[in-house]
Amino acid sequence: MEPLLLDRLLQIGELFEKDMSRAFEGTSLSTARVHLLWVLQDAGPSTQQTLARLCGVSPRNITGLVDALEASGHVRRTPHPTDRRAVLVELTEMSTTYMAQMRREHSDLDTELLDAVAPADREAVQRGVAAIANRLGELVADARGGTS
Amino acid sequence: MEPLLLDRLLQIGELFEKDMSRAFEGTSLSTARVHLLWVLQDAGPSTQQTLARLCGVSPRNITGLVDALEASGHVRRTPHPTDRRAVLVELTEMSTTYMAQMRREHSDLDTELLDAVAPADREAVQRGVAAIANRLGELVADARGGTS
DNA sequence: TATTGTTATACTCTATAACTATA
DNA sequence: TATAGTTATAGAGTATAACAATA
Repeated sequence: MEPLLLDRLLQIGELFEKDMSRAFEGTSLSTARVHLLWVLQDAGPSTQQTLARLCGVSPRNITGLVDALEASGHVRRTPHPTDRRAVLVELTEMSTTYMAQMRREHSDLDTELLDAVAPADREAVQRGVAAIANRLGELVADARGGTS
Repeated sequence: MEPLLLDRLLQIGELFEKDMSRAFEGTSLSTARVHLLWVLQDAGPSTQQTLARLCGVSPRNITGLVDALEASGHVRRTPHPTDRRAVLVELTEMSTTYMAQMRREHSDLDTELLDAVAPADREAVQRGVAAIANRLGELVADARGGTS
């Protein structure tokens, strides 16, 4: 019996996690920390409150992640120019380079995965996966809305 | 600019995680614990060593998960019939019922997601996603093999 | 001597609540 | 009074290493 589409998608999620954990082991990085770097690369220098919102975690958690990333030289805390309560977190030069490399690898992986799909199926897969992501997003939002 | 296929797949993984966390909040369950229940449902009564292998975590970790699931009445430890060092972990009746229900919901979700895909694209999506899962599995295995 | 499970210890990610400094 | 960030505390998931009982 064939595995369900859902099982394939769950399997893909697990493989991504495994791949990332493996890639970061032996370094000071982790998926949570790299996620923060990724957000910083998109958003530019940000307050920790902003990062908490963008990452979907508590402000306290951001303190810990930034502490670790600052200790390893990946980010820098600088004073906020107008609000003396706040700090701006920004990527260091090292991290900027590192994240550019990561974006390249990300793009390469996308190409590699698309290459695994039969050429005649590629457009359908892109449409279909986008449709699945949207539907799933609606379901999760509905469940959340219905509960609260 | 359109999101990459890879980004859609990562997004789907995050949505699954969010959905499961939400489903289990307020209960004694978690994704790690339910994963163990799922494995037990497939494998039947098993030693903790076996569960550690099947879940891909350390034996010590299984001790903790089984402790929690035993306390909440989801699993039972019984003596191994021939090896007095080992225990067999098995689902309770409550858990068996619960997991059957979960399997039904799993199947319903599969149907729902497939329904989100245009009928003409469905076969291509099933083939394509399977191909992507396989390719990704190879890549992760290669990386692991190349490292060790 | 090898294996099963547990105790001991530690680290990361996560959360809430109380507190300090500022707005 | 409200906001930004930190300290304090807690819990889950994960790991390795040392140890007991048994094979």
